[in-house]
Amino acid sequence: MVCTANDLLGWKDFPKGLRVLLLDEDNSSASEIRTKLEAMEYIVFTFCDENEALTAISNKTENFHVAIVEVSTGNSRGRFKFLDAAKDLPTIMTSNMQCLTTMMKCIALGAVEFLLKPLSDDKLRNIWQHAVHKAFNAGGKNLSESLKPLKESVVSMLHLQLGNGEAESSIPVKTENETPLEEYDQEHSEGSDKYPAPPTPQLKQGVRLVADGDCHGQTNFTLEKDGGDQEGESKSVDLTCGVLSAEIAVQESHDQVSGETVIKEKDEASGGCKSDGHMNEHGPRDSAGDGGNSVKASGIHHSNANKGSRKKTKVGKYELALVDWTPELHKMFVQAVEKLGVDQAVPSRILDLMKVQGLTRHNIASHLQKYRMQRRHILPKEDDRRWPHPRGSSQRSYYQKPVMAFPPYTVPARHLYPAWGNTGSYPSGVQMWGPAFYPPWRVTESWHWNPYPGVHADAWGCPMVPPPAHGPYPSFTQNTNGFHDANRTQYGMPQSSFDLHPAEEVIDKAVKEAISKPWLPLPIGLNPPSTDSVLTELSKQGISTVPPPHINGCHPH
DNA sequence: CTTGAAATAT
DNA sequence: TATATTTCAA
Repeated sequence: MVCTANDLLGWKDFPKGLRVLLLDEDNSSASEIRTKLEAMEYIVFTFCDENEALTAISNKTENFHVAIVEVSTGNSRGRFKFLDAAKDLPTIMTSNMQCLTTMMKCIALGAVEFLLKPLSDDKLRNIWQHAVHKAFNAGGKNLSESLKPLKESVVSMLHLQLGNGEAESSIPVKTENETPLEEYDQEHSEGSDKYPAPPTPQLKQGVRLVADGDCHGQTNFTLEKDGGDQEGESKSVDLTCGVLSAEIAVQESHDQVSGETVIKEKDEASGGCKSDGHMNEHGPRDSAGDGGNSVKASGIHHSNANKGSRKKTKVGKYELALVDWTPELHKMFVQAVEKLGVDQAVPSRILDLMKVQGLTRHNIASHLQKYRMQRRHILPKEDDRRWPHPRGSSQRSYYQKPVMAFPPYTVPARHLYPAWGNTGSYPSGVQMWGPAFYPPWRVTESWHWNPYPGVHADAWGCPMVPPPAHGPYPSFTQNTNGFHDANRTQYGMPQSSFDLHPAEEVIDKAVKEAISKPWLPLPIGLNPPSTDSVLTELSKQGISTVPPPHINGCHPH
């Protein structure tokens, strides 16, 4: 969401009056939930019987904003029916049991969330989000009557929040999937939507664009290509998560003093929208003296993540180019390499292909170096033996050995390109070096390089709430077990050094690979939920026909 | 001038 | 430690 904590402050009692349909056969549970919800000023309508609930919604759907429906082994069939009938109503499923199949069915049938019992205050407090989400997501069309006013009120609230007119045009009530709202905080927004940061020196104010947590795969980077490396000019490029915020600071440089050290760092203050007004302000509006300007584009970090450890390059006397190889950047990089063919992939060409301004050939060379090193580390030793690198001599040809020219898009390449291991700084488990060759149709969605330690992602690459021991999707770990069989066949235990490793590690690798290669067929009908294909697939199979495998403790129904 | 790799810095 | 930048030899 775009809404920052600040935005939400004004909403404090927002959910007040939201009407919640509660369907729970367990009386004590129902009353407990009801009590909690009412304490939060939701209006709760409790039903023990799903037919009553169905009647209620069919009579007047618009009376409810959100539903909480308990599901158990015994009543799942009916609950599915309810879900199906209540498509217009954001429905949260809740249960005592952790059954992946059931969860999936619920979600596939349109449930907005699956919460494990007990429903804590924390879980309940924000259920309004689903109502709002639905309100915006449904766009104009299927928006139920009850949600329209909700939507309007939210819009107006945000409006007020933004206040000072200018930005109002940027409160697009988008019907698109992603962030419904975006806040542009820039003075001249004539720059198209696509290019947030026209690097005119005139900009005295930063351009900030707040994006929500998930990185939609935009790749519009617009960074000024500096006119050349002039001394005294400092530049940093920091492309992060979604592209999105750019900050241009104009610093005055009186004269090109030799040792000038221009260091710019992101303000340490984390908290979302805080603006680091200070020093950049003084700069005169005029563009005249743009002696040293720095362009910085950075995504908004998740509030917890930045502790002001912004990378600052210390400065020599030359440009300082800070490149943060974000997922998007890296993706572009890989795509470029892929396009060129590995043997043709030299920094200059990659640079051309990437068309990311602000990147230098050096940056790419460096990244390429790392990329190759990783690959090489991974490549089966055979290859090394067959194409030993001539040490002193032609270093250039080393990487052009046939394996690099591997035919694109062939699955067998799989084992050759495992994940670029997670490193300490990126614990999320999804960072990887993409294979140089993989089906491009999946590229965009399967790329997850999560530079933010605080943000976790699950095996499917969906952002996931960090650790709560019993989060909404508790079964994922079990789930990964499902990969093993499939991997054992496909994984094929290459000629690598894995042989000697204990099975555990092998399995670990396999799991990682399965996780990091979502485009490959997964065994149990699991596909990234992020794609519709999953849902359709599920609905094709799981719903009307038969639920997939059995996960322990799971009742088929 | 470009590249790859090593050295170095953060 | 890992990654990004800088230096350097070819």
